[in-house]
Amino acid sequence: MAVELKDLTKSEENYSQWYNDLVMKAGLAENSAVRGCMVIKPYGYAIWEKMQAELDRMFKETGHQNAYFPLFIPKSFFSKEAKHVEGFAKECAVVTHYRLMNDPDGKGVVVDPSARLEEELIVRPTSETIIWNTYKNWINSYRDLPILCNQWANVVRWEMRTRLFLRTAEFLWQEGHTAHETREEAIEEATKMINVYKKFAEEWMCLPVIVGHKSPNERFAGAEDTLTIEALMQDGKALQSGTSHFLGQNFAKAFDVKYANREGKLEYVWATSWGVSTRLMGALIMAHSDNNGLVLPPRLAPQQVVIVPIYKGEEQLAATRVRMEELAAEMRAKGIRVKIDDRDNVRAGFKFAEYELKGVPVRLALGQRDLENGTIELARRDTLTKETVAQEGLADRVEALLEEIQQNIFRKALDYRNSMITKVDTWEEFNEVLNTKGGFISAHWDGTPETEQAIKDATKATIRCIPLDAVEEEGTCIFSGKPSKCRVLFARSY
RNA sequence: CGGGGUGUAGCGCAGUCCGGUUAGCGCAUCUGGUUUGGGACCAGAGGGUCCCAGGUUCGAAUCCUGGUACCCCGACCA
Repeated sequence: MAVELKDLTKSEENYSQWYNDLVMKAGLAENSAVRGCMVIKPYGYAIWEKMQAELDRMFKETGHQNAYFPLFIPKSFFSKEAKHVEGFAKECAVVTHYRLMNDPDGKGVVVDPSARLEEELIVRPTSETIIWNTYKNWINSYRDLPILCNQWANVVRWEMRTRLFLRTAEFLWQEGHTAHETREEAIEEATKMINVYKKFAEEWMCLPVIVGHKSPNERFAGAEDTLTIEALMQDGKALQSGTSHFLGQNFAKAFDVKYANREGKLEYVWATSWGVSTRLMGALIMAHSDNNGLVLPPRLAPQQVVIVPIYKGEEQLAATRVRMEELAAEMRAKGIRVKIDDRDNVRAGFKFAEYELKGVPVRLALGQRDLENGTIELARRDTLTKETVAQEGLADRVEALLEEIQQNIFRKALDYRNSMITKVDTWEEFNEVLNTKGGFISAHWDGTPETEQAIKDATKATIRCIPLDAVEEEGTCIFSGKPSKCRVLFARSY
C-alpha cells in the first residue's frame, strides 16, 4: 500500500480531491455501490465509535435517555407541519411497494405491482414527525414532562451531490427530542445542548467552534430558533457541525400534543431537537490533516500509541518483542491504547508512513541500539518531530505527551481559526477578503432575509451564525447600507 | 437537472486521434533469495467479458449509433 497524497494546497479547487484521497487512503470510508451512500470502513468506524461513546456519556450526564423510533414515517405525518414538509420534501426517499416477484419475462426480479402500499412510507430524513406522533401518547399532564430522549440512528436525505462524510445520502447521527412545560425550559434545553456540542468539539475533537443563532434563511424547517456550532476548515470554508433547535410549540400543535398544566388547563408542549452526525468525521479530517495524512486528537484515536520494532533477523525481533510487551503493559495500565506492530512482511519505514497517514498520535520505535542503551525513539504526529528518550518512566511521559498533543492540536486549530476571522465594513472589502483569504467575515447586516439572499447570490457566502457573544454595536449593513445593531459571521461553507 | 470528464487486471494508468502480432506499464498478490534505524532490491509466476448492446470491417480496446455507470463543477442541503 504505497500511498502518495497529493499536495495539499489550501483554498484551491483540488482541496476536495485531496480530501477524498485522504479519506480513502487512510481507510476511513469509500463510496458504495449505491449512489451517494458511503461505506464506513473499520478504522473510520472506530473513530466514530469513540465520538459516540463520549457524546452518549455527555447526554446521559445531562439527564437524557436513549430510545428508538421507526425508520419509516407515514407520508401523512409529514404534511402536518407546513414548514417542515417544505424543507424536506425535495430530498425524501419513498417506499411505495412491499414485495418483489420474478419477472414474467424471466429477467430477474421486478416490483410486484399488486403490492402497492396504500400510504407511502418516507424513509426518515429526521424524526420529529414520528416522534411527536408518539409523544402525543406519552404526555397527558405536566407530571409527564419533561421528556428527554435521544436516538442513535441513520437517516436518509436524497442529496443531489454528495461527499464522503460531509454530505451523504444516508448518514449516521444522533437526534435528541425533548418536550417541556414552558418556553423558557425548552430554550434552556436547546442552549444547554449546543453547549454540550461545543464542549465535545473543542475538548475531544480539538475543533474550535463558534456558537450562534442561525439567520431565518438558514433555520431548521419547523424551528423557531436554530443554534449552531460553526467550525472552520483548513481551506477557509465553514462547516456547520451541530445544531440545536428550539421548536416552540410548532410540532405540539401539528400533532396535537397538549398537557394539563399545574392549574389544570390544557396547554401545548414546548419542544427542542438537536443533532450531530458523521459529518463530524469530515470536520475532524479537514480541520487537522496535513500532507502526511490524518492527525487525530489523542482522545479520539483508536490507537493512541503504536510501537514499531526495528530489527535484523528473528532473534532480534524476539528480543524487541519482549521489551515492547513490557512497555505496552505499563502504558495500558494507565488506560493508554497501545498497538504493537510486529508484522514482518513490511519494513519499519513503511509502517512509519502508514501510521502517519492514519494519524496515530504517538509512535515509538524500539531497536537493538535502544535495547542496549535503555532508550526508545518517540515521535509525535502533530509536530512530526522525534527524539530518543529513556525507557524508564516512558508510560508517564507518554501519558503527559498525549495530553500535550491534545492541547497542541486544539491550540493550532484555534490560532488558525482566530486568524481567519476578519472584520470588514465595506462591500468591496467583503468581496476582497472572501476571494483571497476566505474564512469567517464579521460584518454588519440589516437583518433582512432579502439582503442575506442577495449576498448569497452575489458571492455564495451565507450567514453562518449570529454569534451568541456578539456585542451590540452601531453600524451599517455592508450590502444595503441600512442601519445594523451587531455584526454577524459570513462565510462560504460546505 | 445543466456543464465538463472518465470507464482497459485488486488499485492507479498508457494504448484510442491514424483499426492489424499473444493488449501493455507501475503498485499490490504469490514463490525463491538478499535485505532491514523513514515508504527495500533481484529473479520468476499468477491475474483481463478492454463498461454494455448493436453496427462498419478480412480484422475493433481503437471507427459509428444507442445505452449505462462513476467522478468533477453548478443548483439543493447537515
